[in-house]
Amino acid sequence: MDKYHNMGVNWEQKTSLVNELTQGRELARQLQIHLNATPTLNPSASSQTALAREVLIQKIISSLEKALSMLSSSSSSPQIAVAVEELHQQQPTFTVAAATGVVTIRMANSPPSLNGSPRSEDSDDHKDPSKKRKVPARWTKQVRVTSGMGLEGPLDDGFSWRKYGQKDILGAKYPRGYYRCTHRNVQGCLATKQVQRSDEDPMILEITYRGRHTCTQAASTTVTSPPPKPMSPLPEQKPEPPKINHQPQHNMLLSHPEGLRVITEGLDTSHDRRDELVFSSFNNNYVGNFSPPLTMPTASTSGTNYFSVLSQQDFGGSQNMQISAAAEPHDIISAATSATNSPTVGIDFPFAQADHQILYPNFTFDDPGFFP
DNA sequence: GTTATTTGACCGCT
DNA sequence: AGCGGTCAAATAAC
Repeated sequence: MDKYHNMGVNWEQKTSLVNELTQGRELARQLQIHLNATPTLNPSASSQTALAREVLIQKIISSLEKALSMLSSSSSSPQIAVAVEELHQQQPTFTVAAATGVVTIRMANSPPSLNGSPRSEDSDDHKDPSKKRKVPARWTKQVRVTSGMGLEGPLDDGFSWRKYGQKDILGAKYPRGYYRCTHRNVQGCLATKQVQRSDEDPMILEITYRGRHTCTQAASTTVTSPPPKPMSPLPEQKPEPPKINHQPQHNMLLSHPEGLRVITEGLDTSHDRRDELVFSSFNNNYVGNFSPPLTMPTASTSGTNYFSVLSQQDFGGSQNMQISAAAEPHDIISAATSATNSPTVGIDFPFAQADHQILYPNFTFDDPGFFP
């Protein structure tokens, strides 16, 4: 309980939050039922359900918006603000996530040890709270990729990255790749990310982002131009032969992507507060419109590069988006999305708009992919 | 030619 | 001293 204390959220607020989230969850469930009940029936029925879905979606969004706004306003603490901000950045990612499966966002200071990754990346934990360092916000997401896809499916997160290093990490089976925004020099964008394959499940890439992009993503050819060969061929790794030869044409979706999770880590000391947002997806019908040639970290350096991740494209309409929110002790919100109509990477995630409007009025959607 | 990646060296922090 | 992170020269790709 004192954790909320630290969050700057009092009990009353928490209750309201829980209520909102719970409501959202319920609505999401209803929506889920809707979705499951109507596979692809006759047109007349579908139009009706579509309407019903729309309503549910609106309610869900509204509910989540409230919850978020409560969070943002109640939290005088910068950590929350930052965390929420990071969530915003994730938005575009959510879309991608929808394709894969699950996105988990966690704001916490706890190291992502999920993969069995032994070391904590940041020892903020036991650090002296008084001297908090101004570390750029950092969040991690785990992306599950399937080998079936394109070989190198660079994971396109909407930004163009340039690799500047690779390191073998103690205790980790695979090396960690370091990437920075390509426009660092030109625009001074300090965003960076680290990509590391999970020891246990090589299909999972743990991507840690740091700092936010200040660049105009315009440069990101990845996002804007879907042309066949912009520039991201994959640097074939030399050593390891890709286990999958049969390259599935594009970065098509993984057949059953299991999940992708984003974990945002608040930077602050102690307390194992972690709020998770889990977006689970269903089977989205991918409408294939892909676009992006991804620029992923071919996690290759390590040796294999047979990963590919889905790109962000959209699926059917914004109709099937499902969100369920659960206010658990940890505040877990699970939602599935598959929305969006925009072919381009843009921000499709419903929350995106809401959030930005609430918290970042001046945030511009100009950038196609604010984030992976 | 330019631009990106590779990789060992270097640096700062613990 | 060991480690993670970054730099930068060499190399590769375009």
